[in-house]
Amino acid sequence: MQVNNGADAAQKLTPKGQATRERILEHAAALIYRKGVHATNNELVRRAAGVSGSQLSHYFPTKKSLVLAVIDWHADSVLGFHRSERFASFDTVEAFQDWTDFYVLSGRPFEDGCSLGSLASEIVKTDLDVHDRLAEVFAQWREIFRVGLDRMRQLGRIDASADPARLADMFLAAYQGGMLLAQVARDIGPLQDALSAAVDHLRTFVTSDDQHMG
Amino acid sequence: MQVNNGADAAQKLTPKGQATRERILEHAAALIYRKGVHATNNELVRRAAGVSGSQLSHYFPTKKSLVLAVIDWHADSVLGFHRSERFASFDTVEAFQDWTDFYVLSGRPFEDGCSLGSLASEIVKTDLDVHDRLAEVFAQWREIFRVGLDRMRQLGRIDASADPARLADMFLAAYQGGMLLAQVARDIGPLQDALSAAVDHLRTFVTSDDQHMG
DNA sequence: ACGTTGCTGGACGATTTCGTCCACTCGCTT
DNA sequence: AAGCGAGTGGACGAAATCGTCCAGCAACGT
Repeated sequence: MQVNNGADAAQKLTPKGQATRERILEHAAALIYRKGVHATNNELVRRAAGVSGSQLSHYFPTKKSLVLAVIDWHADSVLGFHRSERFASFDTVEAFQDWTDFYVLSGRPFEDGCSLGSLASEIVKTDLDVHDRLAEVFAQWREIFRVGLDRMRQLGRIDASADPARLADMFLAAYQGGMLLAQVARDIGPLQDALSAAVDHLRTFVTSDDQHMG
Repeated sequence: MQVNNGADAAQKLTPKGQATRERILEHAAALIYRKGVHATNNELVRRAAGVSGSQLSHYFPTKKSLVLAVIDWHADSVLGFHRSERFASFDTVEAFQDWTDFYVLSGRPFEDGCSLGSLASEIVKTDLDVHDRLAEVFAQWREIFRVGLDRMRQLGRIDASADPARLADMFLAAYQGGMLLAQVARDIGPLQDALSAAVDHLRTFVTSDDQHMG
């Protein structure tokens, strides 16, 4: 289910080498998330991870391979987070409410945007090889929402007229767009508005049997 | 109302120089929209606009000044489009419906994303001077929606419980997020879903007096 | 007609950044 | 203990890109 990239290359590494590779990856992911892709040069990664220049070439022959690995790293993180028991498979309105609350209430994650969305926006126009990978990750993300919403509908928690696929895209778009606006405005307000409006819209489909306010 | 940048520098230019400056600007805007900021080097701009290297430095001393001017160029375009009579100040549901239809029905504008959103995502993390300019543009954009929605509420076209500011953020976020998802998926579906869901949500506030389906 | 101001052109230097190369060290196996 | 492979280190070369410099050209006013 995970994207599983770079495992082939990591198989023939000793524990020490694998640890070094992982260390590079973590620091690179943090730097790219913080400063963007093309503002993160190999010297920054080198200093942050405490490795020398040749090791980057050793574990990640080109910068593209590093970026690709970072995408998978963030993808696993984001998808894992959304698949955690915390949100109960997104099959209740409360789960979506908890999800939005998480981003709104947790201090400052909006300053750097979405780890995947920001990255996607930055490189979508340049590297076409990365395109398919990103598309797959977003498709999986959307599928998490869609499956949950579809289950809600099958269980009669929301009206049959609700379109799970459409609502899933709405949530994902509200989140991505809200993150962008919040990032630009340096204010979480737009994200909060977008997400709460999305949840409000979901509530309009809640069947009267199942209605209890959050 | 317009952002009005670079006008100071343009004032002491002859018509010929001003034409050259405008030509550079147009081609740079198109290139940046198509290929992104940091994939658009001055040689590409030079060849596209048919000017020599020194003219870029003449009219735009640094790349940042060029990007700044391009932002204003796109900002004027986007804000002007939304302020056109076409959408009647966004004070009817049909106006919002027409707005979404425009993006969904017009062939392929989603492939390169939103001219402002993509640009914002790419440089928000790098150049801090650009930050404020972008924030102002998005605030104006949001304000167009908010004023229209507020007017709708005052006219009783939508319920008093509707929050214009929140709905405005929702529309903008749905558009930006939908554009990003459509761009990554190379499919307009996500944008269509997000925008139609946003309009659907707006419809839930329509008062019974004013209800006529689109 | 002539000079000043603005416009144009190509070439150059400086900087950044990526990726490679060779030499050295560490740990494990024989 | 010796050898081999993996891991490590720093330095180097190559490429791209930005911005500057100086010289020639055009246009306008006096």
